[in-house]
Amino acid sequence: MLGNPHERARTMPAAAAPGTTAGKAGTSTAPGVATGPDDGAKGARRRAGRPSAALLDQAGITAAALELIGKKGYDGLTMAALARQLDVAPSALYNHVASKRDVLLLVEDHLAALVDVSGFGARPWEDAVRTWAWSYRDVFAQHTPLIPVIAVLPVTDAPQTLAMYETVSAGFVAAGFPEERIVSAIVALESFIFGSAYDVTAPADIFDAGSMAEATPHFTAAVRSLAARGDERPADVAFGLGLDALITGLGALRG
Amino acid sequence: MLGNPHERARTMPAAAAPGTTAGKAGTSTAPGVATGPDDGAKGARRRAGRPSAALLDQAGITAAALELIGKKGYDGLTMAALARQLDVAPSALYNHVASKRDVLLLVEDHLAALVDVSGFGARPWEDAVRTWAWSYRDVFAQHTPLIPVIAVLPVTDAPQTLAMYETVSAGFVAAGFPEERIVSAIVALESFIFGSAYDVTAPADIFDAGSMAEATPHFTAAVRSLAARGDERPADVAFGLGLDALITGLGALRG
DNA sequence: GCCACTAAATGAATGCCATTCATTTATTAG
DNA sequence: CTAATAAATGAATGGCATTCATTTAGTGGC
Repeated sequence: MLGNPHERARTMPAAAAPGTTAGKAGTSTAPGVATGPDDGAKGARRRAGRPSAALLDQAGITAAALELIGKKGYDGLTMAALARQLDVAPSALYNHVASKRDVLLLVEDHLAALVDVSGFGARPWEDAVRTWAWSYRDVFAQHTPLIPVIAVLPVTDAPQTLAMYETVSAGFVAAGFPEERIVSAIVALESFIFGSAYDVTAPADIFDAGSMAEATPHFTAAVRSLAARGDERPADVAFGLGLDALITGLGALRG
Repeated sequence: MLGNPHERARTMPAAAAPGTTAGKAGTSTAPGVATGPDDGAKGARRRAGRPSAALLDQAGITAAALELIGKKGYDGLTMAALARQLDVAPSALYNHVASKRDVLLLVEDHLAALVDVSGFGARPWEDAVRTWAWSYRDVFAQHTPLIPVIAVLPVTDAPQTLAMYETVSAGFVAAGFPEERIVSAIVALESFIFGSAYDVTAPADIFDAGSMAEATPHFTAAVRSLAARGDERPADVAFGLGLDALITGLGALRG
């Protein structure tokens, strides 16, 4: 699927089903999701009032959002569409989430659990970082609209994300990083990862200067000579280049 | 995708700098004195039909958008608000711009001209890159909502942005970079810059694990020990760290 | 076993948004 | 002189997130 040499990043350690953390115990069967094909069911008017068994919970909402995103992209993720997917009135969603942003948050935290941190504590630091970074980028390249959300997201609100940070931090400690540099190093890597995720989604001809080409000879030549060696995806080349530089440079901070 | 009935909007006589012509309401004197009977900011009804002197152009729209963004942020940048700022009906904007995205594009390209590329051709490569990167980050940290737009923006549509790339490319050539690595190196730097721009906007307590702190000892300790040395802004520390690593690592690619 | 309270659903607004269209008026090209 | 075009208005249009009143079902306290 991917041209880069880190496809193992794709094999997830634990495809944690959404909802393992949903605060509601009680009901043994999670509503909405695991009950097989629940789609369709059109026109089946449900009368107003509380149903005997809850139709919604955060896990189901997360799963439905992911399915919708996969099918229609983030433009298709509207509260109305989400409600429709769950065969529910739009206003019902607001009994379980405060806003659409909350939905995005649930999705984000679910995705964080898919990032491969298995290298930390098992393989050399450089190796673990490389695996983590590629997998992190690959996951969020499919979900760039979440990046503005993550970037300002208090980790308190995202337990899986926080768990990822803990594992990565532990790996940095074990590798000999001084404590007060760890967060900065992770943030630097993460910034690069988020920016690179956008890069993946860019159209191939983004750097085609078109009619202005004569006015920009150096740039145009550079673009052409990159395109000339069309083996690897440009976004992957740039990511690999930058990641190597960061790993080498940041690795030098170890005590 | 843009060759369409709105093509005229893109081939407008692109006046020099924004603000030189149709600025915001009240300061604009270009259309002559015929401000008419009710000149007041509110309810100043202009009768339908083409006015003798054009009220709008892309430069004026750009300037008004920037002022609005400065005053109300990107949430306040709506086509209606923009029209109001320019004392014009919302639909009038669409004679000069095909969509709101076009407005963001105009703003982006205006900002690209503010990025400091003066080091290239004047100072050592490392030095020039550092100046460029810090200034690039600082400009877009104030305008993070543009980042998703830039990231997929064909450079053809953004002459100032293209000009920036040309200067930077020339600097890389002069520094001895092999041609086919230049775009990748720039993209890597840019990805880091965009990601870091988001980081600037993050709330200070973003990494406060709150009640989950005991469950994440390594991460919590790292966050605390960073906060302990509270001299420099965390976002700046991380950016400086990553930038140094990238400059060193990428610089090694020179022939 | 009753009753108040709360939880979870519906369905009908609300207000904001970008965008479109018919129309009017002015300028410009042939 | 006239047809085409450019640039404005003002009135839709449809979609959007969100809120609110209402209905119904479970729950905890007595």
